[in-house]
Amino acid sequence: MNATDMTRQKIIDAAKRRFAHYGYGKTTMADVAEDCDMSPGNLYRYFAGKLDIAEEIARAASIRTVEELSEILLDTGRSAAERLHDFLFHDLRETFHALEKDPKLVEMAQIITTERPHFHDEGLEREREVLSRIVEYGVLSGEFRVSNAEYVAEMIQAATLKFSYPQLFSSLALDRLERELEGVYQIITAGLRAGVAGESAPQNLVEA
Amino acid sequence: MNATDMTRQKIIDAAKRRFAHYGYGKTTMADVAEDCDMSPGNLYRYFAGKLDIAEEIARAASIRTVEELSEILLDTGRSAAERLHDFLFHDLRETFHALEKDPKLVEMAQIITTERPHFHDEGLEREREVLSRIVEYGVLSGEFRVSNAEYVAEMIQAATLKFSYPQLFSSLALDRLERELEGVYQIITAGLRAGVAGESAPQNLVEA
DNA sequence: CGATTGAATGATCTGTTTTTTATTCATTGA
DNA sequence: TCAATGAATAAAAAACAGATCATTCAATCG
Repeated sequence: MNATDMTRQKIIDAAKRRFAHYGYGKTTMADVAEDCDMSPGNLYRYFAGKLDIAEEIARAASIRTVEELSEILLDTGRSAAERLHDFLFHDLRETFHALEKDPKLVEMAQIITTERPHFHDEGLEREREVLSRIVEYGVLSGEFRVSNAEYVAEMIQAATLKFSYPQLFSSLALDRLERELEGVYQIITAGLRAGVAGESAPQNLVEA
Repeated sequence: MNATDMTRQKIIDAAKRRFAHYGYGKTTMADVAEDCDMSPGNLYRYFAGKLDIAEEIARAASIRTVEELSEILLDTGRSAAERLHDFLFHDLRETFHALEKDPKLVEMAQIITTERPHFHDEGLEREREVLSRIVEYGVLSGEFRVSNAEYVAEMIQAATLKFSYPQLFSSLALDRLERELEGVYQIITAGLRAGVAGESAPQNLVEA
């Protein structure tokens, strides 16, 4: 890690402490610069802007989450269905606990999601890679009958979207969310075991 | 319908035209009163307030949607799986087209959802009743192996939430949404055919 | 001479004032 | 005497002025 990288990391660390404590809006570039013993103008040699610093922090958190999710793939003692369960519940519990532990960082992540749409897509894609490998493992082990793991992973993400968005469940208790996720998980798992076709055009069954 | 009901309907009709054209915020109670040939104060003999008029309009639209969805139950020529497909796609297409045809009424409905949380829960419950009967029909016909139709209907709603919230898909094209919904529908249907347990406590599989 | 500063600039935010509007109610009319 | 009015009142929204802050860059420093 060269001097530039070290300075960038120093800025990220300072900004993260400020964002976590005061929130994104209440933190100024002057605050962050002061914490780093540099002038506000100098921050712009290392980052394009304030949003870019926040995006970097959010992306690191997203990557760490996916690294944790990836560990599910290493547990040889668990079936594909159990791994899928571990994945979905870990995702839910992590998001829920983040809301309790670092509400201001969650708020910052939501600002980035709104201002930088591609950031969110990237995060979904990272998680989908892990999900896809869980589904592939299920196909290999004979548990799931699926012809396109990547596509099915995308469908699972669409079906469990409710449990990934803090703003969609902030008014619900964790045990209620877990009950709902368990029910959705049961249907998904039963469907994967029974066999799901690959991607196909939507059937215009309505027009008769 | 007595005189009071007729006056209420007149107010609703006038307000709806205004809300559809100018939006909820840009419409004043004075505007609506004028359209009804009455004074602003008189509106309060028929409705508690402006939000209540808007809630009534949104509720009527929700009821009409559910009435349309209920017609799916009458088509004796279609299987339970086909009816479920009809239900989910009708819901998506209606929501999507409402965004195009009456964006300001959709915006009004979103204001009501925010200001009157119970309104949204009522709407979900109405749709769930239809969904539940479709699932029951599937159980009766032998297509679905489900022990608690009401519970499964709730899970299907959770799994398809993405396709009911305009703000969650307004940036996506209808054909892309239909492709995703088709995929989620295939997994759900396969799961229901294969058999889904009833409501149970979430398994703490993670803690090992 | 390249790295850094910190004031200048343009954009955004905040607090105050003004205007508008939802709601109420004393008065009037049918 | 009850239904309705429309001005009054309270609340909310909009406009405005000043303050704040993200970002830029001419000048300075190491």
